[in-house]
Amino acid sequence: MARQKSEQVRKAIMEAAHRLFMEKGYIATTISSIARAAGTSQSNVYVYFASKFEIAFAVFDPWLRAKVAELEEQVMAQDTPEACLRSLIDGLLHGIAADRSGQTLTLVQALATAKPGDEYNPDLLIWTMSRIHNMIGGALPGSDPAEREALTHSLMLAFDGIALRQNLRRGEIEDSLSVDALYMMVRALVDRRSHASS
Amino acid sequence: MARQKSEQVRKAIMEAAHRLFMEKGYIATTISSIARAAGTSQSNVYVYFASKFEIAFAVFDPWLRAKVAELEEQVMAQDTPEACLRSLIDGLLHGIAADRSGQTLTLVQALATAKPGDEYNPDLLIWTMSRIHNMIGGALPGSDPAEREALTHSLMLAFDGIALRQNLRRGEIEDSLSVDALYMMVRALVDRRSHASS
DNA sequence: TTTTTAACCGAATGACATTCGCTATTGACA
DNA sequence: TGTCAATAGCGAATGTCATTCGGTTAAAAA
Repeated sequence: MARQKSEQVRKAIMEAAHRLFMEKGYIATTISSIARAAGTSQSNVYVYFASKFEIAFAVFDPWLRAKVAELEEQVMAQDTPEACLRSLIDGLLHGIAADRSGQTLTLVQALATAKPGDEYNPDLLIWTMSRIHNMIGGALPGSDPAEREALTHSLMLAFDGIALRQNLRRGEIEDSLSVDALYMMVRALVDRRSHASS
Repeated sequence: MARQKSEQVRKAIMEAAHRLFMEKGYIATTISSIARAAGTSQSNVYVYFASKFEIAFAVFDPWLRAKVAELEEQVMAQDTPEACLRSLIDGLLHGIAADRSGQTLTLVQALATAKPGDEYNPDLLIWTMSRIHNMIGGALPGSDPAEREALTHSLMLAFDGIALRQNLRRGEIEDSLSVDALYMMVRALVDRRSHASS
């Protein structure tokens, strides 16, 4: 019955936002600058997205899914369970949570400043956890499901921790130390299992 | 040579801020409301603190130190190494990182929205890590220093993760699962050590 | 064509943190 | 004990944002 939203404009807004968030972070990026970079007006941005928060989430979602898919390939390419685990932990924490392009940092800022109405779809979180659970299953076939669940939760916790530090404790703690420590503990847990069964 | 800042006013500002941050969080608390509750003017708040960020940090610092000191007593009161570790992990993660009064949440919000000039003194972080390191030493006398270091880092990482979730993933992930998983891994690491040495 | 809906725009609005210009107090010193 | 200089304290700006409003106009349906 009437004029339709242009896929081109939506894409331009998302691309402009993606670039600006990467360069300046979520907070320092203004709707005005996104609009300018996308070649439209400030108010028109609100025709496509309900809020700044929604833009951040729209940009982050496909980025994270692509990163996780990439990680999955990398993990599957390893031959030993140890190499799989190491690759999973490194890729998840160094590669994604601590990612240099600042996407994770942007999401942390967006979530930290979210207003009561700003809610996000938990699908992404659920999907990510199920992928990790799956990768752990692949790395440790025949392992106890409860143990896989525990490992998944520990990795998600570490993911959040590293993500937070990107922002808050810039350079104050060397992430590699924490990642190595976590890997050491995971190995201890896994080794214990194989000892017990042998 | 001139008028002095009143310790009473400083205290009133900090107490008002403490209460409001607890009730509404950092972002929803305005300087104006802090000033009103403290019985002074908005602009006078800036005579005592350089920024909103600085107020949050001034409130958080003594709160965290007290909490950690309390945790130390609790941990020391345990008899077995297992009980010490369990008490340390529970107290640190459930008691402090996920604390109900919202202090940690406030700090996360403050740090996430910090502007370039807003920097905080790393003393608090260093002090906290050294206390944890110490508690681990007490729980596992004779343990490898490198292992203690690794455990300290893992706990700090988990601390950050839980703190983030207070804000970002409200109720989406059950923290207890993550904490239990972490404890399980720590136990595996510790047990491995005692097996190897026996 | 005509009609009608919603994209699109420029100009508000409303919240805030932070700053400014001024007044009043008070601590040091004569 | 009086003088004065620094600064606590205050009310009123400023400037920056996200978000909304009112009007205009392109384009889908009729």
